[in-house]
Amino acid sequence: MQGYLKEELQKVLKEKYNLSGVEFKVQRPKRKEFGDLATNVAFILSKHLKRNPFEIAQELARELGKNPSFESVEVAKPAFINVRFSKDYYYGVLKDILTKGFDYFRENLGLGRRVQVEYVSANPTGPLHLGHGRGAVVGDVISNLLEFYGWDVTREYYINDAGNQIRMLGISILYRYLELMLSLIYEGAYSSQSYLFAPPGEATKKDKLYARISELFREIGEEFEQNGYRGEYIKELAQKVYDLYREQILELPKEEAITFLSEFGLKEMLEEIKRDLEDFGITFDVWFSEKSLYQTRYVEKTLNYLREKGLLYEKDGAVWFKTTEFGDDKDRVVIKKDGSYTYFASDIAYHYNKYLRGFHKVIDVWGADHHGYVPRVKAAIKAFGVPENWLDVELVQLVKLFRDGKEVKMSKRAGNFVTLRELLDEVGKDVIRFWFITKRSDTPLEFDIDKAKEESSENPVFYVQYAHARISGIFREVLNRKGFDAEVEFEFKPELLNSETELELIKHLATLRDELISIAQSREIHLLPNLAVELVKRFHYYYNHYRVMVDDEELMKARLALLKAIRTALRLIFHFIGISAPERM
RNA sequence: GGGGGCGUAGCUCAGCAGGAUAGAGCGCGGGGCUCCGGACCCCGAGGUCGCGGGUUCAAAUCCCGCCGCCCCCA
Repeated sequence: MQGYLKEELQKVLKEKYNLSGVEFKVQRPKRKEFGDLATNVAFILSKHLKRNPFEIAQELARELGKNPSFESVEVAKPAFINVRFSKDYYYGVLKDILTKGFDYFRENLGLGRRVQVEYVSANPTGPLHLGHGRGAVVGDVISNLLEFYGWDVTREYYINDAGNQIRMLGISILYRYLELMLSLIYEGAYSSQSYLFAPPGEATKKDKLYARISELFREIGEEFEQNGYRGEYIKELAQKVYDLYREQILELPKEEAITFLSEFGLKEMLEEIKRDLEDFGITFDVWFSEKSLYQTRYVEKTLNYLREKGLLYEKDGAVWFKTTEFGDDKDRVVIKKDGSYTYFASDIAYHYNKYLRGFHKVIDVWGADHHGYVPRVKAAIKAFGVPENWLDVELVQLVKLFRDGKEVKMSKRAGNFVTLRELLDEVGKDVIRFWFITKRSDTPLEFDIDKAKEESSENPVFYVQYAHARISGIFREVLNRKGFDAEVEFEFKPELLNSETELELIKHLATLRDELISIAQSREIHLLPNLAVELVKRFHYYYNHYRVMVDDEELMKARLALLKAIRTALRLIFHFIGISAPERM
């Protein structure tokens, strides 16, 4: 309805003042005496026209008042124009929702254009933690919205499988594997005849194993101590390696063993990450490997392209990219002194690749600790001649976890972080998804596990889901008692809903359409939970004050229609947030 | 040192492309179906919008400075 009013106003501005493209605001007033929608357009015009805003408001109101969709158009105090829509307009809204369902709320903002949303992209060297989980929800919810509003969305996960950290994963697994082997030997494994017997003058098989373990410990021990991954999951991986390959790993040369275990660990971790995300309601269209950028020589090609444009130079034995020419505060290294590429190099190549894949827009959801990285990547994009706003970066701040009123400190290196999986098992998908987007994503989130769990009945997630279950329950009851099936399409007389409360509810649904569109445009997804709570509050109020199952069958049908419309809106919001819409609780 | 963010009710947070009497949930105090799901509803208390300036018809909202906390870079 905001869109409708804006269009009507623009028409009037064009006809009466020959103005177009004037930016003004149409919003729902805080107090309902001020009508359904209010606009500040007269204030804005007073600057353009250099006239008293109040007079302008009166002129505009007179024009708008001619339109039958408006019941009244009034001018208030300084120069607000307050508009009230007619009942028929609202009854039309209700009918629309019943016949069109989700489509009533739809608007083709994307025009079928392709957009890529890249999110999570966590290093596959460990399980997902809460910060990843938050990024996952943010990316997923944004994708849901864009998809609904007419964009062709590709959800993508960028796998950092090329750097040194993958080798470190292999070393870490090897280290734990060696520990495991050692303890097995101490516990008496490898004590059978074949291991203890040896021809005179030769070491036993067991001794050889022991010697090899010691040797490898010496070779990788220091590296592990310095940079190894310490989490329990590494030990689990080592156990898995042992279960599959027994002592065979020891027979490989050191580097081969590390490579083998790196790849093994990578594959296992990716599978685990994929599982966790699926249980979190998240799937990706593309899992994009960083390594593949090297294998297809994409990094090389990208750098050549930049070199031809004269944007690379050598200094101190390294190769630099003149990002300062595109707004960065200093140039950046793309090839280090030792000849290896920097992460930045592959990131440029990756974004160049995204561009060549033909996305109209790209949204990267990153951890906020990468925010210093944004100007660099944006600079690279400009160097490719891509418009700057082609790439949007959504920064997602940390999640602080509280248990028993105390913060649970997390460190990935020390391995004492809480994984997404643990939280998922403890409080469930819906609760996490809902809470993770209740706060603007660029500010840190405090997640109180006790509140999320113990007070589940006082939890807003359950509050909104309860409303959905309640409506469904009523429908079941109506079918039982009255033999009327509200789940199928039915005729009703909207004009029977003429109480203040009922009209307000329909208005609210019409407003909701505007607000959802605005959220999709601004990507302010943290407002979605609010919207759900607000709608549900009105529903519960209505339910407590009006009976649905009344003897007057026509009235009952009209009220059922209203509940059904509310349920449709709820389902849509739940769909965006990615939580379930339970039929019963 | 440079950059970014945050500071609104006891707690967690909305509101901030300026707009009318600053909102929600939780918590707290009081109340509400013999009847469609009480995981609900109603009423109430609770705020110098961190502090100080500026911009203007109008500032929680924009600008400047300061204080406090967090993050990134060097």
